[in-house]
Amino acid sequence: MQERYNPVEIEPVIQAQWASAGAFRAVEDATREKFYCLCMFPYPSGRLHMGHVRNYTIGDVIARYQRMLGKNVLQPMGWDAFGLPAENAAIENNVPPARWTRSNIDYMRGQLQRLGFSYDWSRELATCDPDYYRWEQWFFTRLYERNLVYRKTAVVNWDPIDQTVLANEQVIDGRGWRSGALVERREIPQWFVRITAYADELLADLDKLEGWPDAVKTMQRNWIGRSEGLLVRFELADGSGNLEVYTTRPDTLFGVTYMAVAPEHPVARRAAETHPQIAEFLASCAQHSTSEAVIEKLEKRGMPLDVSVRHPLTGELVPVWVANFVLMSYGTGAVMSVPGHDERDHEFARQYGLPITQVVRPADGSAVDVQQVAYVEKAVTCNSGEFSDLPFKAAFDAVAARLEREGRAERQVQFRLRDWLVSRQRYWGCPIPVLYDANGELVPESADHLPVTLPENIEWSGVSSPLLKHPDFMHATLPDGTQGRRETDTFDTFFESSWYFARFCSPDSTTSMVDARALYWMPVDIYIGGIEHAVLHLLYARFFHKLMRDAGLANSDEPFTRLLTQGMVCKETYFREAHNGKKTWFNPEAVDVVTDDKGRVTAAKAKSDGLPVEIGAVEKMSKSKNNGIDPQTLIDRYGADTVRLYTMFAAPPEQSLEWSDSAVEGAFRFLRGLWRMTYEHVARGHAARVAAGTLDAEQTTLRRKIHETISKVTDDISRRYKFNTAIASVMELVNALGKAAQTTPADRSVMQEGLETCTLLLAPIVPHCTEAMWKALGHDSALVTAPWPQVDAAALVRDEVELVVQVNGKKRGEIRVAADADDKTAEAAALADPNVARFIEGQTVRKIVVVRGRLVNIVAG
RNA sequence: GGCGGGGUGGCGGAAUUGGUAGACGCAGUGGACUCAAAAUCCACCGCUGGUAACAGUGUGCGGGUUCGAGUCCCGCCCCCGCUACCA
Repeated sequence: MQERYNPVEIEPVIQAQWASAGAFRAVEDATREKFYCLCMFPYPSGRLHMGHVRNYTIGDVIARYQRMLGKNVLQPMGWDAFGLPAENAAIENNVPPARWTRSNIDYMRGQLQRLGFSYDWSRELATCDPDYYRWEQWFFTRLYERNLVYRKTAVVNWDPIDQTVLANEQVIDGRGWRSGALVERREIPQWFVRITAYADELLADLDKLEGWPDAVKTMQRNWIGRSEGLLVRFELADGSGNLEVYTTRPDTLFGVTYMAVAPEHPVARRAAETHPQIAEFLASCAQHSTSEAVIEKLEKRGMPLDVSVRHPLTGELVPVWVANFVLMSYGTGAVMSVPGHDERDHEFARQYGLPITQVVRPADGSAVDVQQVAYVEKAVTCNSGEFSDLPFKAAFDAVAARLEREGRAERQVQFRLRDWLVSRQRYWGCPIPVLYDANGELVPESADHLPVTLPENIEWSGVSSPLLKHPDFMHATLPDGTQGRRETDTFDTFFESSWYFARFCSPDSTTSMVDARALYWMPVDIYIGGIEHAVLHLLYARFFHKLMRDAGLANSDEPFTRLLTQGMVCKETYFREAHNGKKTWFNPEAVDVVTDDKGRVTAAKAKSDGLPVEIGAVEKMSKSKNNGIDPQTLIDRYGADTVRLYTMFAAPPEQSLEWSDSAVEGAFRFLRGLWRMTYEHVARGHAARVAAGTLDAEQTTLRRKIHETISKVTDDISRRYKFNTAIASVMELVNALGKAAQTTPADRSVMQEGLETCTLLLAPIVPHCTEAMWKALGHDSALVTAPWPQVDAAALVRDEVELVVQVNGKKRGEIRVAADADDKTAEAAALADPNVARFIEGQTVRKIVVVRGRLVNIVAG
């Protein structure tokens, strides 16, 4: 062991030892308890950022801890390798997406290895490899057979310059993010997966997920958005059929004063054929994007359609309007409007002078004025003929029963969740394995023609998908031998990330999507990643797992038993604001802060020119705020262990973490101190094991601290996932060890036990330096295979305990009593304390509360 | 608007079942060592008063329950995240 702690030198050596021993190779073994630990795999953007480091450190600590418990641990790593940034890089740097992606993967793999994560690299996969995506193509064709995928036209954001569909996030202020062109709403054919067929199960099974945070389960519940209502048919007055609406408030049916349909609704379209102003209105609605952020700010606008329907209960004629706030994609695309009891309908009615009537009143008889503001409570009906004076539920049931009897309505459960749109008009993705024959009829690719390989040597010209100009790809022979055209859409990248966790179990299988090994490893025991995936990725993955289960590829209902969502990594921001309001952001590394004599930050200056910069908020590290800290710089300076230690110490995993460079320095100082303490101990020569019954009082106290620390750290890591307090308690132990005398052999034996304990407890967090220390402490076998330390219950026993003495709830003294002292003894000792006596002097002691092992509270007055 | 999570020293955070508020770390202050600096070590470190012992006060604000409240209950303020014309 070297005297000096030199992580940059020792860490690669230890990593090489792990690699040559195959220490993290996961092999199926039915006789051992398995533990599948998984972190959300990264997009290979180029370099690891601090969020990755935090995510993967948390996962690695858990995996290494489980390994020390003796479990058979699988911790794999791979690459979510398809996606848009590769296409952008291709356009900007004229490098093919495949090459850009693979070189990023190579660099980032090196970074992960440098951080010492205990991955089974033999299972590495990248979703852009045909060996991977061929199986999702195969699965897609199976889903097609089972009628779980379909093609349908859908309204999308269309960029007329880039000739592509845009995701909602790519529409900024109604314009394409790259072209700047006004985005249009277009209806083009898209591929959907029928996730709504599983809506009930996806909702119900959330209750089984005891290991998931409530916040995530609630978000998914809201996203699935189950509601119970009534599908009602209003007869069109011209006799041309019915207008169907969905309502959750049949109790307000008598308050309907108009109907509203979406601009895309057939009734609106038909009216537009004969009314030019309506056609114009529909065209203007088509101009804005479908982005919710845009819709929100939109003024409610509409137009009468010169169409009426007959009210199913009163028989009165009700006018039909087209309105921009009605969504074609929810329910039937038409609503019955009850302005007295719905805020949107109220706003619209006031704007266009439509009548507002009250049909619900508060149960307590108080008055409301629905002309002024909509009364939306589910209360008691009124002005509703025979359905008046009924509470909500009774009114709902009575109206529903009547309309069902007359064949005008059915009860219906609606979901907010819509079918999953999986097609993208993009190049860098998995080709959708479908062909079209000479007549344009759809033919799924046959299984023996898979994979449909994405051509990787492509020329970029313009922005649209190069597949459209790739004759070899486009032209294909159909299974019946005729010539046809290949689908040029690719899958949404969420498609690949919805099943990679299963593929990790048998990544080399060439004959099936997953094999029997997946039945051994699945489900994932703990899944760690950002909360930003609470809905989309985690919902799609749950869905996909159920699809695989129903195809006989999984035998569990849910893929992730436990979910740990880690918080963001944040850093303060610095900027200068120009006269025109434009802000220039300064990286924290390029700024010096000025503090007063109490250490408070008072100002900041740019290193470049020494002039002041403004101090902004502490925000998530991002390119736009230029407040990112590159992990690689810190790894190069302090080593992987320090970066890992600080990341785990600065905050509990679920909270956001505020990056502090000086606190990183503190983490390094701690490791250096522990290293030095170990070096000095070892330099004094061999230390015997602790012999029971030979320790003096001080040694006994120190040894008790050792075992209390084992107990605390075990609980923190295994049950609470609170690594920060686990590290804090090891720091306390190290501080205590550092103060202990080293004169007798017994002193040295307690020190030996203490240092071994620190080494074992810190092994999952800082695996490199502890591995070296473990060897120095006299162990031949590797620390990665060492078992987790056991608490010696005998060492925890105390003869005496310290009690706090309170008078009327305020602390007035401390006493020591025998650990087994009864309440009377504790009371007597408390009353004997001089400071306590001072506070009860001249007063009557009314009551004494004794909490064993904690405190004595004397109530006096 | 809806849902979820928060508000504790100069800062990150701790207090796990209602029982010593501020563990651990960072920053800061004073001192030792040094020609000097760095590093290291020692001491102090919520606020007010006091040389100190100690006392008063203190966990966003106002009430309440309790022998005892950061923790439980009622009312309010503020911040963050997600979501949002979902009929």
